[in-house]
Amino acid sequence: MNSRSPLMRRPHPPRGRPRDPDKRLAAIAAAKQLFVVDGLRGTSMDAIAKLAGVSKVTLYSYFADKDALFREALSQACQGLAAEDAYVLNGPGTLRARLTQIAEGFFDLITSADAISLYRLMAANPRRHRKLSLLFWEAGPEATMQRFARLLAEATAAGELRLTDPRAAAAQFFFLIKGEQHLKLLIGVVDKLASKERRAHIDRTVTMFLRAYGAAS
Amino acid sequence: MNSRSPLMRRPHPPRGRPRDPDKRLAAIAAAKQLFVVDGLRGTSMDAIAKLAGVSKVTLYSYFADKDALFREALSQACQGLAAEDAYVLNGPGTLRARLTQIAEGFFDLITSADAISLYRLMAANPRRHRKLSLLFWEAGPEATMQRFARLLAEATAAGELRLTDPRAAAAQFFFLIKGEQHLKLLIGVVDKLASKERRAHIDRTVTMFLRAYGAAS
DNA sequence: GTCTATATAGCGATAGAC
DNA sequence: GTCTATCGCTATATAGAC
Repeated sequence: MNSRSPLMRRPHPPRGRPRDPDKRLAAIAAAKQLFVVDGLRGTSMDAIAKLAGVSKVTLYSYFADKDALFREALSQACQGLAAEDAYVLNGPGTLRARLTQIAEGFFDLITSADAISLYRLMAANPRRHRKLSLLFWEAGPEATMQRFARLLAEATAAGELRLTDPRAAAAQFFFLIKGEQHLKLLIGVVDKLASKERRAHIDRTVTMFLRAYGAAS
Repeated sequence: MNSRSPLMRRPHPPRGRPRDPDKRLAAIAAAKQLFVVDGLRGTSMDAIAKLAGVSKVTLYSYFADKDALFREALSQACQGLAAEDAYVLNGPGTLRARLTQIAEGFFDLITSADAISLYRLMAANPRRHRKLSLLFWEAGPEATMQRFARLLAEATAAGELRLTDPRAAAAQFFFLIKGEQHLKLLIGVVDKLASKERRAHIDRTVTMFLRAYGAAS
């Protein structure tokens, strides 16, 4: 309340030993690694402290409680998703070739071990913090679909495709690509995919999409 | 070691109070109910015993450990999926109307609270027991797709559809229907769906499917 | 002196096994 | 109901950086 309260003091003049930001990063990295494999309940603060090479007290000096660490680690993992942007937007080659290339990018991204682990975690702790779910949704599937929808709109304007709702068509493409393989990985029916299945699946998807929306239809 | 050991005795003459099979069923029902909501780790044996109205000792007399109970409960829940067979196979009306009806059946089944909970559970404990994953896969998605594939084959034979791989087309239909809404429910971005979205989504799916595979194309 | 980090020890609660 | 293990979290004491 009073203007000279210690609580109101500028935080700038730091006295004492400065914090080591590397420890914070190490803690988050360790947490991310463990949470993603063993889940929230399956990961102990002890294990995180040990893996990060810091003491438990240090952990609690940076994060109020386990949930805060969880939130931070998951938030970073979610934002890491959007960074993956391997697929090319517009290039040479037939429409089919370009769609196939994008499909491959989608597919490999979404069936990666990291992405599967994240999906699992998001599915396992749905109501832990809705904000995290939303963050994941927007940084992952939604961002991917939005970008693809713009491509579809361009291709439509260029007369290569016939569609009225690019966003909906992008979603269809996205979920067709996810399809069977992603679900099997997610629930653990299989551990890894055969490259033959991958090719066949991608080809089938592109073929169906073009049959539905291709201008040559 | 000796042939008259009590352990070698024939199990037939049962002494003591006979087991009550109802308690076993009550335990499984309670476990199913709790596991599906709170997950494996989130459910304690105490809570199961309490809900089932049996003592913990009784629980352990029927199931070697928590995992065995989990396995039994999940196995039952998975088999319960296949029983839901609300959608009609062949009826009157246009092909589009029939596909729409089936799509509605798919959609409502897969977005039901029970199904979502099961999906969550299967995603959260992937390598807990691979047999369970396989059971879920075969009783759920695989069975659904197989049945639908037969319908597609019939429609193709009748000249209503043009497709070469009914199983693949069934999978495409299935995952198109799941789509965005199912994922949002699974990760908790939304709690329930707007009926308007449901209709629009189903219509879009059927429309795309017919554009790709309809004979009138 | 003052703050941060580390190590250790322990509390309170809960859960699985029997 | 008992036993034991573990977990989240805290208290205490000490060392080191400014």
